Formats: sequence, structure tokens, C-alpha cells
Amino acid sequence: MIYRVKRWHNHAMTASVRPGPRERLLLAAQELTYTHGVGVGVDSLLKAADVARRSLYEHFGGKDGLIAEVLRRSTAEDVAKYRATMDAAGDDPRTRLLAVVDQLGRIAAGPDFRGCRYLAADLALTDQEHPGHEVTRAYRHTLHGLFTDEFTALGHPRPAFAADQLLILVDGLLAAGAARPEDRPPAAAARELAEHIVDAGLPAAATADPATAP
Amino acid sequence: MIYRVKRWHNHAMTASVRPGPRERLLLAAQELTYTHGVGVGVDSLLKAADVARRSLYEHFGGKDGLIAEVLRRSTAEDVAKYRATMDAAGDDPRTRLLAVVDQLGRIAAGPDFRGCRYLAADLALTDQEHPGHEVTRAYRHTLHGLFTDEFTALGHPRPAFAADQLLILVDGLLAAGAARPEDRPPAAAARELAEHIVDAGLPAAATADPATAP
DNA sequence: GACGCGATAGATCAATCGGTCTATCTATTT
DNA sequence: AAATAGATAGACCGATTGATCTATCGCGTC
Repeated sequence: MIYRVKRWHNHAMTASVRPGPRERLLLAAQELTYTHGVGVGVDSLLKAADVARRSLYEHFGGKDGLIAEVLRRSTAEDVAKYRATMDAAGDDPRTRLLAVVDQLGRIAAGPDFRGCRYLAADLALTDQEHPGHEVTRAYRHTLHGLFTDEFTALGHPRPAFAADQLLILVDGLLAAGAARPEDRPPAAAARELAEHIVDAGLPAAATADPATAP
Repeated sequence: MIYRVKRWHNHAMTASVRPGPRERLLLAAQELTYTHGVGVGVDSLLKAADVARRSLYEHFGGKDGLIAEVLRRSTAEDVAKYRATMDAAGDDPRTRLLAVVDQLGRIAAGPDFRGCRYLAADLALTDQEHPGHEVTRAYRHTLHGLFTDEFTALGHPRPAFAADQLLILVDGLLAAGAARPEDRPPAAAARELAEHIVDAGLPAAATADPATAP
């Protein structure tokens, strides 16, 4: 894959107007691939970004490269949001983890929530060799590490295992949000499940489960 | 040429002859929409089913109608599988529910597992007016009812709520399976989570959680 | 001012999209 | 045997797919 690195700092001084074509393309693709899926046409992307056709192939080598780059950027942004949510919740790992679940429940209940972008990409890109799959795997790995750190700080006997459970919970919550059961908001159910996952690792917990206790 | 009996208005009784075009189309579409997503081309479907182009529009009115019908049929089949799994597990609701999770964990770990067909359809069909969405909602509703019945038989204080949790768990498990974390099989994590969901409703449980107790 | 690079517009490409059409063939029904 | 309904093959439709091309334009740097 050949993609050229552009000197943005040159344009950065005059960037008060509007970003370059590469940036515009990324922004438009980030939105359109979420609302319309990764199957959006190149023409739609170019029109939405107001960018010449050639720029796409100059910067990303093709549609697949653009999609992969969109996923990469989204990964960085979303991981930062996870961190921000946890940091805003304080220092207690338990509070930090539950804050993530609550926040996701809020997002998934939003009117314009369209499901998890990474899972949607994995399911839509039926070609397993698509470069996007590697990005989504890295995303999940990062998220898993994020959770594992908190469980470790919590003193959880099996932090990686608990992170697995929390990841399943998150995926299920986002899936339920995407399915939009208009009468049954999944946030409450997910919240209680998350509490159990977290509390199962508390050493001094009064609700210790003998099956999972060390 | 292969001869065929014309009795196919009550199909599914004679298996030795090859099914009619409608049935062939459904079978081919069921497989292709799963492996290649609902975005498969009509030509691929027709070629795989060895069916004339016109038959598609005669029987289903178009691609959307075919997809919706495929989802309907899959729903019926999958719900039957859920029931069969539970019935094979005996009469104890606890055992029956855990058997479902175990079975799904096995399926999700299979080499040709490509994720939940219904969630994939919901995410891929970005047009919210697509007839497929109604089918997937009905599927989830049926599944939820299936779970609720078991939780009710279990004496769970909040059977619908527990069914919500189990549905989230199932979706998360299938999502994790679709993401294929090559080193971290999600079945074990899901299993323990399922045990908690189920046991939280056991009246005589020794591990009763005061936060969730009535 | 000349140069060069990045971006632009847009023609063009073969391929495919979903869908409609005519014509023919086959099998059953009357 | 004639009539009829179902299925087939395949041409055909306009639109769109992702991608490559030429040509021009804008702008900053020599």
C-alpha cells in the first residue's frame, strides 16, 4: 500500500478556512459510513466531501484504504472518549467501569444511534482480507486492555476474564440499541449485569459468589 | 433433464426431487446472504439457485421481498433450534437456559460462523423502512418471550428483565464470535455471566444479591 | 514570472446494480 | 388435442459501482 504523507503544518496556518481534501474526505466518510454503512458509493463520499475523485486514490489508494483509515481514526477517537468517561468518573475503578456502561447505554438510546461501527464493519466486510478487519481487531484489543487495567486496579482475581465479560456486555448493549426495541431500553439490564461483573471481583464484597471466589 | 413432481404447493414433503424455483431461491439466498451479506447481487442469487430472473420477481416482488422472506424463514428455523436445544436439556429451566448459551458459544466458535444474521441485517439495511427490520424485531421479540417463559418457570421475580439481560448476553456472545478474537474464546465468559443471570432469580439461592432481591 | 505540485473537474472504462421485458419451453389441466 | 399457467433464457433498461484517465486550475516556491 502506498500512501503519501502530506505536510499539514503548511496548511495548518491557513487552516482557519476549511481542511484539505484528505481531511474532508475522512470526515465525510466517517459520517456516511456510519449512517449508510461501509457500502456507500464512492460518488456519495466525494460529493459529500466536495473532493475530486482523484484525491481519494491519491491519499488512500482506493475505497478500501479510505474505509480502513476511517476505522483507524474512529478507533482513536472512541478510545479517547472511553478514557474521558472513565476519568470524569473519578479514581475508583468500579465507578469508572460502571460509568462506561452507563454512558454507552445513553448513547445507544440516542435517536440517531445506528449500532457499533466496528461490529457493523466486521459484518459488512465479508471479505476477510479487507484491511478494515485488522483495525477492528486492534480496537477490540485496546478496549479489552482498557478494561483489564481497571479490573486489575480493582484487585479482580481474573482481570482479563472480567474484561471479556464486560466486552460481551458492551457488544450486547450496543446490539440491543441498534435493534431498537422501542419499549425495552436495554440500559437498565446492562447496568445491573455490569455491576455483577465488577462486584464479582471485589475481595471484601458481601455478595461474593463462592463459584467465582478465589 | 430432471423430472419433477408438480405437487409443490405443499412443499417440504418430497425431498428426493429438486424443489421448485421459489424454494431453491430461498435456500440459495439464505446461504448467500449469510456468507456475503444482504448486499449480494441478484445475479449471484439467481445463478446459485439456478432460477430464472423472472421467478424472483414473480414470487417475492423483488430483492427486498426475498430478503425479508429469508429472514422470516430463518427466524422460524432458529426459534425451532432454540426450542430443540432447551428441550434436549431437560425440564429444569436453569439447565435449559444455560444449554442455550452453551450451544450458542459452540456455534459462535465454529470456523464458518459469520455473526448473527439478524443483527447483520439490521446494521446493513440502513434504510429503516426496509421490510427486513420488522422481521428482525419479531425475531427478537419471540426470543425474548422464549427466555421470559423459562425465567417465569424458574420463579424469577423479574422474568422479562432477566430475559433482557440474557438477550444482551446472547448478542454480545455472537458479536464476540463474529469479531473472532483468535486467542480469547468468549464462550467461557458468557457462560459464567449466564449463570449469574439465571441464579439471580433462584429464590433459595445461597448467592442472593441484596441489590437485586425483591 | 516561471515552475511545480496538489487539487479540481469531468470524461471514460468495464462491470455490476436491481428491475422489466419478450419469447420460448414444459407440464399440467380441461 | 387444446388451453393454460409456471418456469426458463436472455436481451435490455438506466443507473451506479469502483477505478483510471486527461486536462486544467490555484497557489506557493523558487
